[in-house]
Amino acid sequence: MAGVIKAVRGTRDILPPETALWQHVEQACREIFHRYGFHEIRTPVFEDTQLFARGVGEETDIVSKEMFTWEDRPRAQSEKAQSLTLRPENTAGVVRAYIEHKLGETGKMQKLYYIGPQFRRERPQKGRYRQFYQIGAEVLGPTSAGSESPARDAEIIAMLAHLLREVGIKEWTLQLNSVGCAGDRVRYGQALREALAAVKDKMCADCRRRAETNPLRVLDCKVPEDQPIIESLPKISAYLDEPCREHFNEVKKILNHVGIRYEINERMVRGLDYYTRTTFEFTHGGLGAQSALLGGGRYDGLSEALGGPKAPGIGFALGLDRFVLALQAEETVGVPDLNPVVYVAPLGQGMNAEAAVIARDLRKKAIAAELGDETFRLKKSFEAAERAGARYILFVGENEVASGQFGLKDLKSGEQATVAREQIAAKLRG
RNA sequence: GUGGGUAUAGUUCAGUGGCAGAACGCCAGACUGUGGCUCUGGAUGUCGUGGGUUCGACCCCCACUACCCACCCCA
Repeated sequence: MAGVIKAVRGTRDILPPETALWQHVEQACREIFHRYGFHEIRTPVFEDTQLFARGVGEETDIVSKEMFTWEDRPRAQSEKAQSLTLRPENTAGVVRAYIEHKLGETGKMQKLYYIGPQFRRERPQKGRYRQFYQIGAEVLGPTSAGSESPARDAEIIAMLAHLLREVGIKEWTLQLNSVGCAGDRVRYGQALREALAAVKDKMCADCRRRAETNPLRVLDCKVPEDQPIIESLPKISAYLDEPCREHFNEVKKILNHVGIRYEINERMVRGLDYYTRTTFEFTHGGLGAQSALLGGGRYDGLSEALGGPKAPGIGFALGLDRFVLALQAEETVGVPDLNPVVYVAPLGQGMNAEAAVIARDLRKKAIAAELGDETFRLKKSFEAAERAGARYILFVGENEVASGQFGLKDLKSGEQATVAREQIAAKLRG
């Protein structure tokens, strides 16, 4: 076939039966979020490019080289074209909406969650796509509403542990860190740079480069020979100011009390500029190199950076694509059964019409029924029922219609029954 | 953006410089009222795309594209 059109690079179709797993995760999230007081927000898939430049950070990899950006057509000749971007993440959009609708004026703390596609122009890989799906939640509000409290950090993390258990993912690790406030990070970056100047020549090529461009990234290096050197570098914890240190201690104290296991990872560096204080990441072993299942942290200055009021916040995003991969790796997951309960088999000439009525009645009674096409061959009916994945087969033939008694067979146990028309639904439920 | 690997039937994969293959699946029949067995027959396809070498290329060479793995980065 000439000129077949295929899904573009990094995008994919998610087909049944895998979509059942996606629904399973989405439903579990909605259910758990609701219990923790979160409500859904839906923001646009594209935004003004400036939102991400200012929110996520001009210098981040995401903004500097991974965004799908284009120029809109100018509304008038005198106007400049607006630069638009497919959202590479959703936190900036949520905070934009918070500011735009003056949600802070309610005085309440906002607890919002979202589910939707995000877009980054990266090289595709296992667990990484150009259109990928995130589920995330954000808590933000005026300081007076308590949004800055370490209790919120711990609550979010506890909710995630709860969620993972509910969904069926057991093999996870929680990494925790505090990156302090903006001032702390500048001082720490400076200290790192100075410390690296003395030792970077002994390190790998990547690290020598990072020492100049982004010293925090050196901490992420996995080269074995570099590990002793990295261990000897200054630690972020030594550069936190007193309020940040206090805040972090409180988060840890609550987590300990609630019984959530975590590892402090002072080398965990997150690539979005808006993070302050608490940052965390849940990882999973079954994901290959892209082991981060979900990640998040506090962003106390984001609202102000976007021209809004002071509105401390904390949130996370989980990668739905990776969640499903992890779920598949865990094996023990109960996938919802989407198969029809019964296959309605028209048997003999002119039975389609009769079968259609019976199938409709069953469906009205909330029974998932698959309707077959009339055939004379019993074997074909069985094969079709099997293929449809049905548990039962119901025969609709001349004899049945005449007598009002229908043959019903359990394909799993082989058990057979003759059932009056009105009793079919009840029998199938029982 | 960089490196490595892969691309043959619906699927999983063999294969050889000279007629395109297996298994499973699919379709039909034996076989029109309780199957799942068996037997018989059938179709599987621009061998990823475009060039080149050659009498001849699915095979060798080049380019491209896509996918996979890893780096980078992130969810």
